[in-house]
Amino acid sequence: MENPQLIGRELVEWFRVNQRDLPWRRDYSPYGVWVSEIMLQQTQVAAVIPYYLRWMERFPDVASVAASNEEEVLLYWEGLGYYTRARNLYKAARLMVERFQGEVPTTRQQLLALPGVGPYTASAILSLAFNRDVPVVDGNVERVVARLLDLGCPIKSAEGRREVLRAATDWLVEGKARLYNQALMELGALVCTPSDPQCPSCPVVSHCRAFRLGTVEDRPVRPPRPRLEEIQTAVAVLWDRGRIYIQKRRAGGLFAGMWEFPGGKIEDGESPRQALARELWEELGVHVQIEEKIGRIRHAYTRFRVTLHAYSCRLRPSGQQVTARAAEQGRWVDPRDLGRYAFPAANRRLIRSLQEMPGSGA
DNA sequence: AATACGTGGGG
DNA sequence: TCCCCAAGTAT
Repeated sequence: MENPQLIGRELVEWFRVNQRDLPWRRDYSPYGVWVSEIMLQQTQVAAVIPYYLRWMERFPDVASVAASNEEEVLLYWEGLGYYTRARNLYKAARLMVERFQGEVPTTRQQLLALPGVGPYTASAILSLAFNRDVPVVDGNVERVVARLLDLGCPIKSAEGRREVLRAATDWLVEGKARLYNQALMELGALVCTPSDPQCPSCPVVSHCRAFRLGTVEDRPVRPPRPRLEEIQTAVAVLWDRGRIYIQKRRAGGLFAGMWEFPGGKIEDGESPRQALARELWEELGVHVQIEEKIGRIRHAYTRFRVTLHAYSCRLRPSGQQVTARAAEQGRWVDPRDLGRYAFPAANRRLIRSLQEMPGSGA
């Protein structure tokens, strides 16, 4: 490129006109930028918007997060996924209150020391909140650069990373990192999309090597995805005296700290009911009466595709002691209070179907 | 370096 | 239904 900043300037001009009106683009407060960037990790804008609005209403500043607790923070995050982000947000908020008077810190080193803040998010905060001249590299930037330069190497290889960072740095318009970085990402989100890219409306198509060569759909070069492991599980909506038993998952691993219905994996050769009886004996130390099947829910997690077989169960005899052997704690709750606990999405779907069932008591 | 970590939307 | 994937981080 004769003038590397030419691309940057064209992107910035395009962004000024074509940017979406998003809630975190109102004032670029460091707190708002931080929260939105954490929510946007591996998550699409459309999914984030309602969560961001609800979050900012309940937690208007760092101090309000720090004064809350992990349980409530998880509840506000329920349904967004990657729940470590929420637990880290809470930890980082406490850290900011302790060390930075409740302000978002302003140096890369300080930012990287916050749990949940890595290279991308640190750069995003520095540029969007403080307009510091640093480039960002996210999935959008990778894709846009890989196409503009027609990068044939794997995008995650050392060479791929180096080339993307070099281009993003070269094109950066000094003093306009806030606009420039968002322009690159916005272009990736709206025009230079993974599938069906809108090349005719691209402001920099004249610079695009992949467009010229007809390789747009082949860029960037990514490794194939591993297939999801298929599993069957059985879960119990266990009733006693008008209450339902739920348990809180232990720290570490999938859905740490979230609540769920008891149950577990159906092993080879087991029927769902057999598996459920076994799991409840192992997890709760009780025998229960398994009644009717109340739901069959399919759901994909990070590496599993789960079919959840749900059964209404009754503690028999009523009132006997249940011990949470596999969970951090167990609790009998009024079904009307189920909205006060953070559940994984598949469990929440089951709860919703429960509440639509007439005479279910829920 | 490779793997774990969620979810909902679109084709 | 199935497959793809989206503003990454931690270990």
